[in-house]
Amino acid sequence: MKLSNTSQYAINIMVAIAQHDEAKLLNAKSISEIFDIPYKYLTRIMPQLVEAKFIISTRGREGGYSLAKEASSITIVDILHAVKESIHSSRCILKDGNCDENNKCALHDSWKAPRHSIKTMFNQTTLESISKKT
Amino acid sequence: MKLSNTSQYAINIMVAIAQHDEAKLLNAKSISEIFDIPYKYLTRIMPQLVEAKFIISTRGREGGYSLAKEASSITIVDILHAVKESIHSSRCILKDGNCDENNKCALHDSWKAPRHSIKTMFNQTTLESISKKT
DNA sequence: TTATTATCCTACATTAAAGTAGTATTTAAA
DNA sequence: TTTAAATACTACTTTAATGTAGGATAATAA
Repeated sequence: MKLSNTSQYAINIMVAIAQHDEAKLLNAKSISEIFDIPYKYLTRIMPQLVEAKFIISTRGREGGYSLAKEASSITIVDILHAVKESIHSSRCILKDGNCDENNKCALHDSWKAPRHSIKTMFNQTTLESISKKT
Repeated sequence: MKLSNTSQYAINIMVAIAQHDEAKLLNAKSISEIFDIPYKYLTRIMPQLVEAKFIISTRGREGGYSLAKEASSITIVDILHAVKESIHSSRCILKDGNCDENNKCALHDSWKAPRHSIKTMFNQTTLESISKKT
């Protein structure tokens, strides 16, 4: 019951960029050091976030990353999709997907409430809300 | 966001044994066929459920498995522990465990409600409740 | 005794996620 | 125009979970 390392990295990366001084770019090396994410692994996650249009990359000297749009317009589920985490929000916790009202898995009914809670949180939580510094 | 195959197998196995006619034993081969669980893999999960004292194994001809105690006294979380699924129910969804009120991960507050919902379900759902045939 | 069934042990194979490495490409400062 | 800083691309390695295989041992009904 956890998110993949990649998904966890992606969320932390987005938060770091959102919190970073807008006037400057945040580069991969810094992000790698802040969260102790292997640098080479990080540089394979970054293009996925660029591709998803959450961030803009600037190459070359003084380059780095900045948000491509308002933090309030990016949700957790958006980030998870960008790194292809399979949320299975509509699926059940047992079996692999072929579980419906007519053919219920053992936990079908029990899982409804937790699933809804998770889904709601991922859908409604924005990058802005988790990036606010206290 | 899913349970390991092993955990899913374990839950299904327990349900099958709970639903089975008490007068007869249910053997490993049958369980393997019902759920399409690889037989050799299954025979490595069964001793864990015996060890946890959820089921009793009977060797020899006509042997098999039966419940060792009331289905109402076995919860989902018990089963997950028996197969060593790490629930992390007290832990957060980001980072690995070292997240507390003083040192919050980005999703610390957001994850509280879903975590509670999951934990409650796992703790309160009994084998009896998910084994009832309609 | 024989057949059946579980248990136990060891070793190996497969798969997907995670991590590592080298190099190419881009860009702007110097 | 050179060079350093940075991202992007491709291939390989490692790791843990899962699955496969074979056989040895124990228990029990018939």
